[in-house]
Amino acid sequence: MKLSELSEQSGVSTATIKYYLREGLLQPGRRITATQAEYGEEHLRRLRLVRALIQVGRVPVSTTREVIAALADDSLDQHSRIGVAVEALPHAPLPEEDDPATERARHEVAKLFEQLDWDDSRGAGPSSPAYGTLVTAVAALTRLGYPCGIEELLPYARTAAQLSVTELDLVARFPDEERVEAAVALTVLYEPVLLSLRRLAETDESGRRFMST
Amino acid sequence: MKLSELSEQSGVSTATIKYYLREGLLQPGRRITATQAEYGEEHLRRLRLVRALIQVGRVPVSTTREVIAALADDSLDQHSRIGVAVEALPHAPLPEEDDPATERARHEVAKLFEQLDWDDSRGAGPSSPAYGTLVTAVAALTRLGYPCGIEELLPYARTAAQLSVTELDLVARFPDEERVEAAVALTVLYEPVLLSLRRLAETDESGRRFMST
DNA sequence: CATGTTTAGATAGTGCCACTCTCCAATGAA
DNA sequence: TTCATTGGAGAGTGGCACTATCTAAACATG
Repeated sequence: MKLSELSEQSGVSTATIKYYLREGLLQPGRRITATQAEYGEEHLRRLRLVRALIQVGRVPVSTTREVIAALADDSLDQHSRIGVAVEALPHAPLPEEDDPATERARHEVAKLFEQLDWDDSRGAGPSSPAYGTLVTAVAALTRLGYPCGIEELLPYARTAAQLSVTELDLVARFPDEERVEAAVALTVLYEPVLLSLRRLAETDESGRRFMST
Repeated sequence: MKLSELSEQSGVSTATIKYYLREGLLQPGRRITATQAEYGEEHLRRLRLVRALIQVGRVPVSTTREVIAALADDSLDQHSRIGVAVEALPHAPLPEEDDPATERARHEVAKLFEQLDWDDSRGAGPSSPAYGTLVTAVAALTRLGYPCGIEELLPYARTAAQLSVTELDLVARFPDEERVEAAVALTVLYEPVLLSLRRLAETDESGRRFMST
């Protein structure tokens, strides 16, 4: 496959593919001559993954490079590669320190994690960037006077735990060498699925309750 | 409160507050003299909401303006104001047409909605931007060969429906005039909560299954 | 084989966005 | 009186994801 054919197959412009090559998101093709290179199915697949992460998952290009690198890092075991890939994903800004709302948020989140038995031993603890995002969001809600103590958070956490079991069952169906990519793709691409279903469910429920007809 | 005091109270720089004023995200303060204006608690509250939407919820400035406008639009009923506000929120690009993966995705999503009894009559149908986001994400997963037919989507949809009931119970606790803001704030700010809990749950579950120690 | 088109790769430029800087005249504080 | 501060307006900045232009080599066609 020539670059222009790769472009046709994927629907991504040649200019953008060249950009991804430059940024290291795609391995260079096998050079045939000084002005031609050969790309294969694995390039097409990688390109589709990259596109999906960037456009659907809103993952920044530089982050995508890190995620892609973690996929192939043989020095890590499966769990660590998944961890590295997922930790690289975008997160909200870190919580503002020296702020009473942040203090309260930290406290509630800590209680939550104790109850769930989540901690850094498996990577799901305060050292994870997702933990910071959670504290930031809870602090923002607190500051605005909306309830989000442990009673409100627990149902969300239990829901998240359920989803994660379902998703990892799905990941486990794949052979070893495809698992890390599957974990990343499902983590990132099920996010918009979950969020849009939630918004649609809320719209429906809000209609049932508050629609005036 | 002077602008500089509003800045101190909120932790937002005066330059940024001025920018938000110019962009219509904040009402101008009451002019005291030619060079001074007085801001009140409601400005502080609004500023905190705007900041949370932009920084924590990643809502673009122009969208935030629309959302803010919908909050105060007396010509709409509660459900419609919530609808306008939520529809303005950011979404993935619309699905690529003339594409087999998109076709399949549309079909699966249509079946799902039939089974859930969701449609445009309450706003949760194909005309909603969230519907397009869902189709785009399902198409991307399909293209990569990951399963996301109705069996996979249904549990997510049921989960989303449960969450929406919980959230609207929470919204219903607020008095009428605060409900639309509550709905918007909870919709947007619980998103990072849900996503970070999901990522943490996945990390934990992945550790339980794949960690090599 | 002559000639016009296409190719891969490098460099520079574009458009958007969320601020941020600089300037100003009017003002308040010492 | 003197001088730092204020609110407002406009231009400028930095980051990001492309996108357009250029060039030398090489393929395609008559």
